[in-house]
Amino acid sequence: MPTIYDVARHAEVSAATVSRVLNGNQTVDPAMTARVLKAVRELGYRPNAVARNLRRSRTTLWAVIISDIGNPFFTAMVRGIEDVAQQAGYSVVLCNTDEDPEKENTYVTAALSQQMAGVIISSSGSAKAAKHLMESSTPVVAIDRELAKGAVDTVMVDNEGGAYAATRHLIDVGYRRVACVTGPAGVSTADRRLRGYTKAIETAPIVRRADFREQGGFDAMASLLDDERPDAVFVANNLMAIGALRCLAARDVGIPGEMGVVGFDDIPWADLIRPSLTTVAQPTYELGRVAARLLADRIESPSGKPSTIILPAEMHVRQSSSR
Amino acid sequence: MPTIYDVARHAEVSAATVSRVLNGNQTVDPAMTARVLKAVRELGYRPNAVARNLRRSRTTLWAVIISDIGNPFFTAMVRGIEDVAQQAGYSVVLCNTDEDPEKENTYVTAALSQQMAGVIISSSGSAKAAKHLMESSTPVVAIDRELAKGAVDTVMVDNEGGAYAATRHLIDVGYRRVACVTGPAGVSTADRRLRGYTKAIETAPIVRRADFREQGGFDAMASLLDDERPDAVFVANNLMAIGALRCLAARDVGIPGEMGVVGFDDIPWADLIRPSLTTVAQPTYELGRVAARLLADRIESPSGKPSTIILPAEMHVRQSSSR
DNA sequence: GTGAAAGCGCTAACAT
DNA sequence: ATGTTAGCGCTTTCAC
Repeated sequence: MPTIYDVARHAEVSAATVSRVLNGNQTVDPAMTARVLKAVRELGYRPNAVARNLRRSRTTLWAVIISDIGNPFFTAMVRGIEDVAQQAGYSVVLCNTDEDPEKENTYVTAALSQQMAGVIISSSGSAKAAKHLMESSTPVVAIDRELAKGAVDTVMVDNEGGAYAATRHLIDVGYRRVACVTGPAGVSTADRRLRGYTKAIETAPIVRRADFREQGGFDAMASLLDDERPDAVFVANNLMAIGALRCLAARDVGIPGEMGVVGFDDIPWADLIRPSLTTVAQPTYELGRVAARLLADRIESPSGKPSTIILPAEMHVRQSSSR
Repeated sequence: MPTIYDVARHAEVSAATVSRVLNGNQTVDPAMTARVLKAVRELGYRPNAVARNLRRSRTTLWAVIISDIGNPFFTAMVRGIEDVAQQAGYSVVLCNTDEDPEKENTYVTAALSQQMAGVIISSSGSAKAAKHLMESSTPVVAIDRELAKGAVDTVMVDNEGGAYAATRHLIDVGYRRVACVTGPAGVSTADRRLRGYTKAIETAPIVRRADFREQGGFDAMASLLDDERPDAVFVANNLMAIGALRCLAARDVGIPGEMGVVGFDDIPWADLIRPSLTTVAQPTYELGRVAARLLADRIESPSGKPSTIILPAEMHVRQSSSR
């Protein structure tokens, strides 16, 4: 790999001049500029970003750390982040933790050691990772899930309100025993959605905790059918809702007749599934955009009180909950 | 941020010793080791990976460049890559090009300047990007889509065979006018699947080219209905198949009665959709694993002839094609 | 076993 | 407008 000195020698100028031409931040004689660019082309020179980053002690990379790349919710979010990032001159690298706190910690450490310009994280709950992030001076935005309450910029949807609306909806259309399948304790979305359900329910709550994944939803639904047989269920994320549907199909439980179902997070093709799934939809793409803007702002002005932005969720009533 | 010299001073040793302790590649006196680790803890020292990478002129990061993060096919593939990468001591950063050759080129350039240890790419067709990759000495593996025929390690499925089987299947169950919706010319999967279709078809081919995305599939299906009205269609990827289904639903065309449908690439929840979708399924996760192994091997021994691995595809016959 | 010193490739003062 | 020079933080000879 040729270095900037090879280019300088080849163009018969100093390395500083090559640097100036390539970074375009100072005026350079047109003739020299041409010589330099010619040398760059001829040698196939590509600047070493590692050296540049070391020298400048900053990068133009954002780390986006999400917990499940298989969940369409996160991928839509990432699109929103990417679009804003690109506009602001940053590139996005994605890190998938697979809901594994240890992997999360690994990626956070990597992002910090790599001197990333900023981090957007939807935490799967690693306390270590959170601590490292808080101690570092690297700008951080929590997205979807809270990191350390109020300590960093945060964007999320109105989880409690959405869950409340979903549960009320089931009760209003006539279901009597409404259960809830939520996510792991300690993950803020799981806890808030559970709270929304609890507030809405008038009878004794029927609750299962699972892992926000499809198999978890399947198992939780099976357990509900075996033990407490509700007549409707509010499932606190999209993948678990799929799992629940699959379980109900396997056991020949009629939807919405024998069991009403509402999910949280839309799923792509929710309308193609039969019966189509009623969901609490989130402005996923927008969530990403807002987080990215917060991060860009925070990088510009690192001091200042962190803000928390709550976006509204919206019920999409479809067949699975209409009695 | 404390540097290695701060730690050295605090522990009253030299920076070299701190480095040795932290990298554990040489024997250091236990007492000193303890002093160093204590200092590290007390200062909250985190090594600067940028400086380390510059000095070593290598990293432990892989760039995985895919063309559509919203496509479950790619995300499953990434899982396979990640699992192998982690085992081999590498971290994976994902770059999403959104089928945009320009973005692809940007990410390739970034990966090379960042001195990434290796690149796994499913190209959206940027010739520039391909050229940069070939000219660099960075190890590259092409996954799913060919990059530069035979010039780099490549893993893909038997696209032609899968497409042939899908088309034959439609003919065998009794459809007479079988059309094909494939992807952009120049993208290897699109071209190979089209060839498989052409080989299987006995009548005049009826073909549409779209962009491998949902809206593209919708539009292509609409165009087919308007102009040539086939009685069955082979759609060359999952998202376009979804689009086609949605178009058929919108126009009240009965599946499989009035129109048989087979897709390429499985979709999650293909079985929940009504009618369920017949697909040519790929060993997606395995595709990722194999690519990752090839990359790890190539990094160990950069010379040697590149290999091409073809994995089999498998028909999953469901309702959408049973007459 | 440990320390001194050089240098990875680049940019940004500073000097001219 | 251009060149000289120092140094970003780390690892790795090379001496001892």
